[in-house]
Amino acid sequence: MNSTQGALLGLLRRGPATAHQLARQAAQEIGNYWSVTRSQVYRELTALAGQGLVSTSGATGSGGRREYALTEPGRQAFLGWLAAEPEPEHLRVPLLLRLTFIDDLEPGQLQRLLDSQRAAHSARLEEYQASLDGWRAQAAPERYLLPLAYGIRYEQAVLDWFAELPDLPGSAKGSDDRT
Amino acid sequence: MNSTQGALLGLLRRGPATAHQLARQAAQEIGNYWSVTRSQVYRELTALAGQGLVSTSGATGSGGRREYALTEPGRQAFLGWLAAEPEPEHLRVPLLLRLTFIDDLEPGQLQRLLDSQRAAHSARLEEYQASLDGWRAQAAPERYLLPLAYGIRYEQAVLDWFAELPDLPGSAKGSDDRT
DNA sequence: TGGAGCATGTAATGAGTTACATGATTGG
DNA sequence: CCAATCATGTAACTCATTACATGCTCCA
Repeated sequence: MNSTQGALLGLLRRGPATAHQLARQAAQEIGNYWSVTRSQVYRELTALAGQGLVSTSGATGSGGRREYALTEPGRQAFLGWLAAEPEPEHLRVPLLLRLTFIDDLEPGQLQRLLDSQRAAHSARLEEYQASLDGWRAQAAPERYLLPLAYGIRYEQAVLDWFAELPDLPGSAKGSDDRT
Repeated sequence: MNSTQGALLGLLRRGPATAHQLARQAAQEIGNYWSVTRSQVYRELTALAGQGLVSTSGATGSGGRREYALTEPGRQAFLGWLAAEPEPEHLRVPLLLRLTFIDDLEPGQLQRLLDSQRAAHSARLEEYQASLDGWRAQAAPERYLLPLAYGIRYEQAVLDWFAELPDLPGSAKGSDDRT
């Protein structure tokens, strides 16, 4: 069982749901560290149903929406997955890939690249921070905020990295290109 | 053109190479933030050759290895890709996915999970740090060390997150489970 | 010479994304 | 009632990983 399936089973512990609902929940609640598309949800639910880990009810025919529920074997499979050693984490950072070839970038291009990415990280940090404040305001237990705290640390670390960039060709300090 | 293709073109700027060599280089030099498997390299090189962005030489028949070289259109495509807006970065953190369901974890399981992941991050940080020191010792320009510095910040941030974990069921401070 | 290890390539499978088609709902 | 929007599902495609098959090299 893959982690996406595990996540779906986990979400189903709260009660039956349709594929669409699960996709939305996943996007909202775990989307920041585990992206799942709607199509994947359909596929994985079908697979899970084939293994008897979820049961399906509802009309298939016309616009009938199917509702899925966790079965007892599904519950056990979920707990097994949860306790299993997690696969290694997966990072892909296009910015760093570009910087690998930094000498092939024009100073202006490099500058734009860095600026846009910094802005993106900055925005995400604020968003996370607001979200955290919101949860704290309603006295959510700290153990539910761990992923959010992780994200905040990450974004802060990246912003620190930006702040400490060495002098690069085209940077504001060095030769800014007023021809 | 996707980023893996871009990366391959970038590597080919240093001179012709075989698929195998490119795969090894990629694993070593960009593997930490852009994973590429050997099979992918074959596929993407075939695609690039089909577009005329790389040229191929060498026997196809018996154990003949093919060598690929960057063409002039390939060089231009590479520069175009390099300056294009990078796609959003992609993170997948199985640990956080597990923690989403923290209430379903036994205290002992939670503890093991956290310990193993912390150890993994700690090891990676040391590895990166050693690598950075190595490069600094041979006076590598700082601009070539940016990805490494990024990785170090990331690992440090994660370790900080571990260090600041709230009291969790089963943690050493709280009720350690001597039945 | 034969087997250990590395190099080279393809095939098969799995995972992820995008595009398409259609049906329900609802507000003007 | 008609247009806009959201819901539902599938299909097609791209990307990623794993498994397989074979060949070369070198040295014991």
